[in-house]
Amino acid sequence: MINITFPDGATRQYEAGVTANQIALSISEGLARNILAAEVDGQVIDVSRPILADTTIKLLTWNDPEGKATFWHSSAHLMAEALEVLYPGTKFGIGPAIEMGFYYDVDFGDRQFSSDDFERIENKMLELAKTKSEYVRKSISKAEAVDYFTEKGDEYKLDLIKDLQDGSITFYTQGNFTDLCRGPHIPHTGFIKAVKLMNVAGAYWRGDETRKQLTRIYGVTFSKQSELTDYLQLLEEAKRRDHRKLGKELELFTFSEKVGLGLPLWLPKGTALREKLIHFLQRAQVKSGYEQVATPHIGHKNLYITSGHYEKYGADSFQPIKTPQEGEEFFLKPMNCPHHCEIYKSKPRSYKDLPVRYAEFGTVYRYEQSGELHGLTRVRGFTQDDAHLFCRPDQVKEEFKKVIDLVLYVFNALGFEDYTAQVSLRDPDNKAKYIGSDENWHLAEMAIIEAANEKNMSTIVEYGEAAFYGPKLDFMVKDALGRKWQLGTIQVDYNLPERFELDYTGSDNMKHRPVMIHRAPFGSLERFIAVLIEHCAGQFPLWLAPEQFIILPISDKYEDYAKKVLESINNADIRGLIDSRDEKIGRKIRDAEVKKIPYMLIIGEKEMSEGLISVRRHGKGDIGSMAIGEFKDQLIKEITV
RNA sequence: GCCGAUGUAGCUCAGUGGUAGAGUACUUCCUUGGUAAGGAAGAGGUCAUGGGUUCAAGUCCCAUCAUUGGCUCCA
Repeated sequence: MINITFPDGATRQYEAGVTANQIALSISEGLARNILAAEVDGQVIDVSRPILADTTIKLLTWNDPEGKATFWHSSAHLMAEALEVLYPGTKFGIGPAIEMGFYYDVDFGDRQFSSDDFERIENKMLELAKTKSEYVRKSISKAEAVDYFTEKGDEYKLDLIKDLQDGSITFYTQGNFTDLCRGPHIPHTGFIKAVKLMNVAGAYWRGDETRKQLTRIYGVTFSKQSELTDYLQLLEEAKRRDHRKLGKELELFTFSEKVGLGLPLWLPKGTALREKLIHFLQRAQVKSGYEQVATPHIGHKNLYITSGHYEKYGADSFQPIKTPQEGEEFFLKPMNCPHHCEIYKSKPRSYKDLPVRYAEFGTVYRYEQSGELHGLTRVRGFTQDDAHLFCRPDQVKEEFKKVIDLVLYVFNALGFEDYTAQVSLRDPDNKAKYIGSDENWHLAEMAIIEAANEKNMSTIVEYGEAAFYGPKLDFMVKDALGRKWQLGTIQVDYNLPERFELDYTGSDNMKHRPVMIHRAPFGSLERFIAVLIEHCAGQFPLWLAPEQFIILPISDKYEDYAKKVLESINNADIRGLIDSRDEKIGRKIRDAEVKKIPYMLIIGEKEMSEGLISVRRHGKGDIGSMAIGEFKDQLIKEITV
């Protein structure tokens, strides 16, 4: 008998060789029907694998991420089987599960393939799923594996086998399809009840652009048709919220081929939104002891040679601008920190002066590859809400905490309530690739971890994810649809102070090197606004709405009263307008609703004679009539919340 | 940069090798109205660009450009 321990700490006894499936059955029939895989001692295995010794077990179902991954990985095999039936001679690369579904990289040879073929494949997959073919695992020697795929003529699988150790190789077979695979898999194909192939894309074999490009087919599967329907609805909703679509509809920004790729043009309403965000953050920063600085859009080549950016990212910058006489080279600035370092150097610094905090909404330009550009989230010119903090090593933790406060304040104010923070540390096994002393790294890493802990943040720690110049803390927010976005970042930097030979005079009257902290709560305004648009579906909180209210007169007879109302409400923080068009009130309301203007003020005979306004809230409808002053107080209250 | 898809009116999109279309927005006129689209008329086009096939190309072929889904990269 062996002891099996469950996640809740309970222990049960089973005969050695028991399978996860049998264990599930011993708990309940329902569980046995739904179990997809099992995690045994931290390793995910097939439910049919015998368990020989005492161990901990977690039975995985659709509700576990690992269960989903197993389900989708098995679905990739099912798709491969369907492809082999429909397109004989197809060669297979890799077919993993991904965050939402799976893909398989395949080589169709000379065959043309497009999304028109999806339906055939989906139908074939469902047909094969109905056979409830078991996924059968088989250990196999390297020689046998090589023979199998040599005969099949699949050079990709042979390439994969080359790197595998003899003795560790397994095949999985379902129906007539056998694949090299380490597993695990779901019990049989019958679990797969709903299939949707999503898109097709090119992908280099092993991500290497010198190798052959394969066809990558993305798909997603579910065990219930209704789950697929829900998922497709979510995608529809995401499409509806797409910032590129809303940006056009709400007249926030546009792009022009003539101006250039990836260079957003901010329209008046989008600019209003930008300005409000900038002022909001500036106010918060002034409170936190930041000073605003301003630097030019270009910098001398030598600046970037000093900073090291030229060597590392010169090719990803726009090519240099030359002065006509001297032929000196300038780069459009790809970041603000070198400029800020020079500001730090503009005068001698004492330890008493630190920390120094320089903030700038600096517009930077980076040459992103054309295929990379995407709406506002990937552009070639964008504005960072950048700041650089120069502090003593003993101040790093305290400064870090203050920055965390600022970032969280910003997220909360903008309605991003669900966030996680990733602490990115050095790869402990490869310290050589990082710059800076062990002592400083240790200090900085501990400072970040302690700062995050003291702020009670839920953090994930990733080793080897640090920048070469220092550890960092990245903030990921979840938007209203549950999608994750990386926004703010805080980074500790030992490299630039070194390269720019920054120093300060300590209490010991000796020169010391300051530590630099880079931070950007928004990341970039462009990207942040894109995420914000999608998060709130274009319905901005009142204080950010480009147009906060609109007055809708019943007819032109009330135009004068409308103007009076507008004048008495408008001030520095609240701006509205009048819809004076010769349209009926229903039409004016509809148009204002479509434009997502938060408040509509309807005025006609009744309101004018009583000196009131009828108020309508976007998405809610009529909320009754009130005095102008009362409405104004309500707006101010809503804005300051 | 590479692979796939797409490109028709300001916007959203129909269009079968044979005279360029709709809805909406826009302009003018009528209408003066009560909580999500009042009526009429008008104007608006190098069918992305350049080649080719054809008696004839928005439609078929090739190239280029842009958009888009991916790949690669991301200070």
